[in-house]
Amino acid sequence: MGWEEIKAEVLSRIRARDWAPGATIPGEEALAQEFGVSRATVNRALTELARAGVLERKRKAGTRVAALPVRRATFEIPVIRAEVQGRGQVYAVRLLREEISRPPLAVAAVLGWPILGGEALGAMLYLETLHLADGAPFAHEARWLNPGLLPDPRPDFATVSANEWLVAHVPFSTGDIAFSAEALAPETARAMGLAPGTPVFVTERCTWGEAAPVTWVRLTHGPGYRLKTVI
Amino acid sequence: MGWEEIKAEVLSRIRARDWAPGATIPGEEALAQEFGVSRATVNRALTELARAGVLERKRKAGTRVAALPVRRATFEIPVIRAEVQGRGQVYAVRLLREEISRPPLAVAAVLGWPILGGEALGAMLYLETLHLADGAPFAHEARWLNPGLLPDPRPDFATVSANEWLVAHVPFSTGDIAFSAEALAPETARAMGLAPGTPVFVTERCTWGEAAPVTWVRLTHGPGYRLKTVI
DNA sequence: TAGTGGTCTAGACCACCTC
DNA sequence: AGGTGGTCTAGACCACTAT
Repeated sequence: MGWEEIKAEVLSRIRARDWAPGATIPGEEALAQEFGVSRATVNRALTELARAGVLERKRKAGTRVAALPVRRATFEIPVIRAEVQGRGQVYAVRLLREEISRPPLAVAAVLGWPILGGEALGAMLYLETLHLADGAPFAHEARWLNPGLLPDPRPDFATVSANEWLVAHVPFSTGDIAFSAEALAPETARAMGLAPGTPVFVTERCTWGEAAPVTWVRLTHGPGYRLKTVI
Repeated sequence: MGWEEIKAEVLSRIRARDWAPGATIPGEEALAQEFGVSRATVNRALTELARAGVLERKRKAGTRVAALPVRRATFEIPVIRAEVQGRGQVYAVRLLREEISRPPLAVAAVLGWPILGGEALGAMLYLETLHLADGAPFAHEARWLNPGLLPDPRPDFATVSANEWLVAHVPFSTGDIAFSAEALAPETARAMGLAPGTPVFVTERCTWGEAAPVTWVRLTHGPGYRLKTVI
């Protein structure tokens, strides 16, 4: 019995309602004896199931089957170029705008950028980019970037997208991400060559490096875009 | 040094570009010696980072820093009642429609429901539900359900939402999920009391139990809905 | 305070893959 | 063919927390 078999067996018992939602299952020691493996192996299996939201574990209280199984799913956040090329399409970027200015208050606030008297205290780099797949607009990107992270002179974002420059040079930052459906704003509509008001899938991401804010980015995906994953 | 400290140290070296994207890092044995821990501890840390997409590991080839760091994020799929109550609102369900009929071909196909001559071979249970938060429409649910999984007589879905009955009685199924932005269809608009064409956030989910298909469900969320998570 | 899960060790064998 | 990560063991100590 490997840990994956044990995981499968535990899942099977839950599905068979041998162990009902909310019920406490036997301790690691007991299961190790029953399955004839070491406690570490049982622990590996149960830890995995707890991470998936199937079990809830607490010291001393034991392990119980989650009563309201809030399922967790994982999705990937690809670099846009890789996403387009993964569909077998030709990728291109077009830089629409690049300027240094003060970020809107909303952006400064979520990034933790200094604010004084209702206004952002310093300037950031604003980039507006259109990502193309086979020449057609694939996504529109509006980005505020901490200029302190950039080398001098700064990279040529007309040839390397900020997206890609960042993952290569400010890797593995933390952050949060939100998805929503919105009506396409007139300006973005013009840039994408679509009708204003078209329903679009929007991704907003906010990232921080080890100490400083890195970037705020808003991606507007073309119509028909679907974010898929496996549960 | 615990495995979390080692994980942090490895991440830190990657951020400092001691180990650049695409480069191979030292083997587990070497790191274990350097940090003065056992190989199992190093393994735990590196396995974790590989799962997060930061490292790529292959036997014999070694461990390398991901060149194009496709980040992974996890989100939760809550039971709607819990989601509404979590916002401090009062939850209610209204069953709009309940009937036994043949599912559309598209639904049968993705579920793996038997099809003969361009038509689904058996009937499923169709449920249409409106979820309310503080009396206002929160989400519209259209669901096809495998009737073979239900007890006889079947549960009263006017009082217990199918959503919740399923997680309690057909737990921990596998499946896939997709998100998109769409224009609100006229029928759904009427049910939700919204204008047709409004951009809405749509979730489509398809789930299977151990052997049989369980359910196909399409959730239309009200305007302003955001799906958030942490990277 | 006692019982449970969380982590660590030192060693071992194995599966896989690149060389 | 040999080196690497993947897994397992038997034992140990620790951290947390329910009682």
